[in-house]
Amino acid sequence: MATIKEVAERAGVSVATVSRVVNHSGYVSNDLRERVETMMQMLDYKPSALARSLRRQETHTIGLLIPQLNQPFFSTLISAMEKTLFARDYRALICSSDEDAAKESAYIDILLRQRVDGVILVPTGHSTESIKRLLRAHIPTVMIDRDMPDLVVNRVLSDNYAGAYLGAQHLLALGHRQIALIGGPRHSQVLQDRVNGVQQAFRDFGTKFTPDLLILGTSPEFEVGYESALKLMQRPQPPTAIFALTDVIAVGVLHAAAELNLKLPEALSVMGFDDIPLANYVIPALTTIAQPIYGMGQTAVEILMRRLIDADRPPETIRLEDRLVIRKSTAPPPT
Amino acid sequence: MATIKEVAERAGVSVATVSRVVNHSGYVSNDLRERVETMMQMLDYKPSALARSLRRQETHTIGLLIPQLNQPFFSTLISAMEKTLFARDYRALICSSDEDAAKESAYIDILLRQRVDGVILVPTGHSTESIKRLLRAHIPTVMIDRDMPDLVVNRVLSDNYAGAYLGAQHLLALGHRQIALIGGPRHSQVLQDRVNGVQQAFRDFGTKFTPDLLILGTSPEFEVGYESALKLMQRPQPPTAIFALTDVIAVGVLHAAAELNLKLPEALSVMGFDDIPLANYVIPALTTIAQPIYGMGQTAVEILMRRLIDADRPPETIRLEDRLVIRKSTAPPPT
DNA sequence: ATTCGCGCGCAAAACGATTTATGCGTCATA
DNA sequence: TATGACGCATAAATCGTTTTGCGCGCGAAT
Repeated sequence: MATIKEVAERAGVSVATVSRVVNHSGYVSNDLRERVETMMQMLDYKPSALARSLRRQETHTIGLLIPQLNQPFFSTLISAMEKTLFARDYRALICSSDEDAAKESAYIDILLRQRVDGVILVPTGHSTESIKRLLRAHIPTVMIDRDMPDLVVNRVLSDNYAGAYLGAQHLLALGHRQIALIGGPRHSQVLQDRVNGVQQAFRDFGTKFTPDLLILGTSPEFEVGYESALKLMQRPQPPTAIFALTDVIAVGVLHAAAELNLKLPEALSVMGFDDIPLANYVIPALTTIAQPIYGMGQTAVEILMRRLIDADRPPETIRLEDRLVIRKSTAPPPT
Repeated sequence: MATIKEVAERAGVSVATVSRVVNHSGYVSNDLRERVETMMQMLDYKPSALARSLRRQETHTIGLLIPQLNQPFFSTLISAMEKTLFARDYRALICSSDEDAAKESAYIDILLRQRVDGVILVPTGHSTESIKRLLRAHIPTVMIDRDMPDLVVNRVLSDNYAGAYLGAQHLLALGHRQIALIGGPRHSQVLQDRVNGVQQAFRDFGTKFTPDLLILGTSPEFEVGYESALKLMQRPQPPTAIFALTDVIAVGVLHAAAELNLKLPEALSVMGFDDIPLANYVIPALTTIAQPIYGMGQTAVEILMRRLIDADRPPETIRLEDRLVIRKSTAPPPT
């Protein structure tokens, strides 16, 4: 690949002049500019981002550190961030921690070495240690979706507590009292907030939430939903509604219900959480708590960009609102 | 961030020695090694990948250029490639072309400037021009999923023709003759291969495939499936089976069928293509043609790695087999 | 006729690593 | 006592840019 030096030599100018042309900076006569530009074309010259980054001390690259890449919630988030970054002329280095603290830590080291300009991450939540390394190195960082309360850092969160409250309220208002909760292997704090929101709604309705209605699984989310729902519905006193704490879990629940020949939503109400694109297309269409996934990704990038421009900007926390989206999977309980 | 020079000065050695310690290359006495290592710890020294890449003329970074990031097929593919790359100590720069030739071209330029060691891409298929730029620059490249026949390049494909043949054969063997095909906005060549496979199966069964049973949509896949199925089933002679050319489309079809109160699979058989994780959890569980998605990602990386080691390696094309996975969404036609 | 300012271009010093060539003791061998 | 050989460490060149400081020539002002 041609270098700036070759271009300069063959155009009969100095490398500095070529650099000026490339960056549209400083003065350069039309005559020389043209000579340089045609020579760049001829040689297929592409400036080395490496050399430029080394010199400028900035890479225009952001690290995206995400627990899983093939989950609808995360892939939508990634898609949103990529689009926003591209529009701002930044690139994305993609890193999957696989919910594993060691891999997360390894990737943080890599990002440090790569001298990324910033990091957006959904922490595994297993440890703050590696994230602290990031902060000590003064890398602008935005945490998204999951919180780690004792860190001083930018955050973009959705209001899981309020969202779950909304969901539970909807079910309670429909008349349900036997409402089971199914949570997946995802980060415990998010889960906890949602459980808390549900419990508060129960309290506000003057009803008691019994712990035997809360099921937490460890297998992948589809399976958790499927297996838990199967067990739940075989109890002597099966619930009249299931609040799945993610949409993917809800899909598993729907599948179990179909297998048991339950007519939805009459025999069982199912509520999800997230509002992934699929939610509108399962059968029946899923009533769910919509997180503004795309907006979360966009906002995270924007906060990071602001921080990149103004290094002294104090960390901010943005908590986006969740909405109740009523579709076809919820109804009053059977009488 | 500390530099190698600072480490060298404070450890009282030359930068070359520090470099030796970092890379475990050449001779360095235990005494000095320890002095250097403790100093690296103290200063939180992380070697700059930028400087190293500039000097070594390799970045250990691969560009992943994909049409969409939030489609199950692609996100599974990305996940597979990330895992394989991480295991080999390579990083992934993620690029979404959004099925747009201009963005694809822009990203290829970026990857060239970033001096990535290689590129794995699913071409939009709108133009070969930008990909040719990649090849002219001698960047090791692997094309995946979609073919562009006139390029001399590594490929990892699945046998869409044979897969579609298998699917049609299954439906025909069940007794279906009115089999509709629904194709989405995805790349035309893949689509065409699948259509051809189906037509061949029809011929081999001595049946005629009529073009009015082929529907091609442009909206997102869920919608294409939903809307096309709705129209299809309102015809005077509705099909007894629908072969959706991707699983996501099939989900849309299932949704439409449910809305029309069709009992599946008795009233209508539905077949998908891809075997995304979701396929097993829709209702009824989707009979589909399984592409080895994970294997395709893995294979693409492996081919690239071989090419990285041996620059003269001739391009190879690997065509992985598709399998028929029979679940619950297909049955003999109503009599 | 100086001097100043300005438009334009160049040389050279960074940036932070790797790697080659070289130097300097020390020990064994002729 | 030379003479290598060897072990260890260093200085300096290099990768491909950006950017600072400097210089040159020319027209205008004093």
